[in-house]
Amino acid sequence: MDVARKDIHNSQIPVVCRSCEARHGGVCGALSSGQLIELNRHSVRREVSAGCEIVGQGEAVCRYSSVLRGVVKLSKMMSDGRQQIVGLQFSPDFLGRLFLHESTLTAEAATDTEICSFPRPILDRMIAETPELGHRLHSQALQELDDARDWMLTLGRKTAQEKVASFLYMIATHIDPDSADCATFDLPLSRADIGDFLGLTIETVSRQITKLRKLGIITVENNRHVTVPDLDRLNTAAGND
Amino acid sequence: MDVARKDIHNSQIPVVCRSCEARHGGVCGALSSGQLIELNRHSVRREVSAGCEIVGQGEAVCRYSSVLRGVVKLSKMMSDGRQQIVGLQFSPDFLGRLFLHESTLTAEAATDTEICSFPRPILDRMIAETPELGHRLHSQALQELDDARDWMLTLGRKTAQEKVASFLYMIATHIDPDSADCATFDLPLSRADIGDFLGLTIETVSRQITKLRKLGIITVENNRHVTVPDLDRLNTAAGND
DNA sequence: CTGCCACTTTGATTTCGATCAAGTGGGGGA
DNA sequence: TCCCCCACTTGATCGAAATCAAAGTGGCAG
Repeated sequence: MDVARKDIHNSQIPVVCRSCEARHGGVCGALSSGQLIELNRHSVRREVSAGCEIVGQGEAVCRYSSVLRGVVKLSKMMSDGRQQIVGLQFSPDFLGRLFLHESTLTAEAATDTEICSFPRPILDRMIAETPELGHRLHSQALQELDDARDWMLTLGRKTAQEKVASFLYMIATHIDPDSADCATFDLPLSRADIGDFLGLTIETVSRQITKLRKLGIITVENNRHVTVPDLDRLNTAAGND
Repeated sequence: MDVARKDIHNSQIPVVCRSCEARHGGVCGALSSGQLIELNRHSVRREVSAGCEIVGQGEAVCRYSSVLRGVVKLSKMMSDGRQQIVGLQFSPDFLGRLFLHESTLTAEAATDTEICSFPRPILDRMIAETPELGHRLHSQALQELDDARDWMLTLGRKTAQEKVASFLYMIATHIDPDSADCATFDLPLSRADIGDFLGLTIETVSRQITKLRKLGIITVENNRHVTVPDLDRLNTAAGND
């Protein structure tokens, strides 16, 4: 496919992108069809199974990605092994750190995921060419900043019970965004990961989930499948009135 | 001063801006002299004394600002009064939330401060016209996101001792950036504020400062003035090797 | 079916930081 | 000058979550 052909087909979009969930909310939604074709020529779609690292803390990053399916956890680790999950990325979030060549954190698939990755320089150039693209990434960064700061309130000031309820509420509203008052979903994180997200131990997480179950705020099947009959009640348990 | 005169004086910059500390690192550094003149025509420089609110959580924000002097604390509050400081802004940081009309947090002067504020629509327009300006704000947002995530590790996984040491180390490196291995500075925050930043009570903060003093890692005069003879040692106490 | 392994739950005890309660000291106003 | 107020420190006790320990679960390879 040479340049002439590409131009003729400008109004087309690559076949793999047509049904891609990331194309609307994600970065690709800000690209022209020509840019989409070019980016697609260099992009790699791949499955990453749960537990596999996507980029490591301190590593040089030469590719950006979009999350297409599944949940990616972003974490920081201290030298003695203490770990903190600092963010979760869902489809169609952008994965990468503009303006910096070293990753400041580890990105790891929390569930089986699918990502679409592309070389840094190509996207960097497109950002320079396309204000709408820079704007979208800027906007996502600010949203992530708001989320991080909300989470700081949870980490610093909430009780274990409120932390676990906050976590479940956050997952419920992200995984199952339609349902207004009740929700049902599979937890994307193990108890250990939930502990690392909330700054708690695995035992405390387990005990608090049991308490919320006994209070009738949630029901749990097979350890991972959670039903929330009343989201407002869960949100109250999370300390958010 | 009409448009013709402004253009003639393009190579000039407004008098008040000439010695302004925010003009180089801050947003104004990305503006042409014409833009600087225009922005200056609508901007207000003002003193805000310690403890005064600049914007409130949930408030509509019609002006952005630059911090010229002093320290501004960003905080979130729960309905029952529990509070968490989620960030500190130093000169020449930008203060405001692009793309959103409600402030998601409270900004309050921690020390006596000076800020330069200007109407939202004017800066929004300049951002659209000047890629370099958008780039700078994007870059600051990503830096704040990195800082917030570092702080999440501190909040979630460090002990009280490490938290207080981390706080002192952060302040030392921000206030007194030159000195490589030792530092001396006034704490910009009260014990209560430090507690709200670290997710601790005022008593615990006080006890940990006393311990660090007894270990010889810091010396304190008049409760506020701190000297750190060996920054590396403080950083080790903060859990960062 | 059996046994193993990873994950989770539950229970007993300890510990760190919160809470409750004085006490100190410096600066400003009457 | 005195005294009051406020920010901070220090001490005693309490309690929530960590730690230590053991006992389920459930999936899966053999």
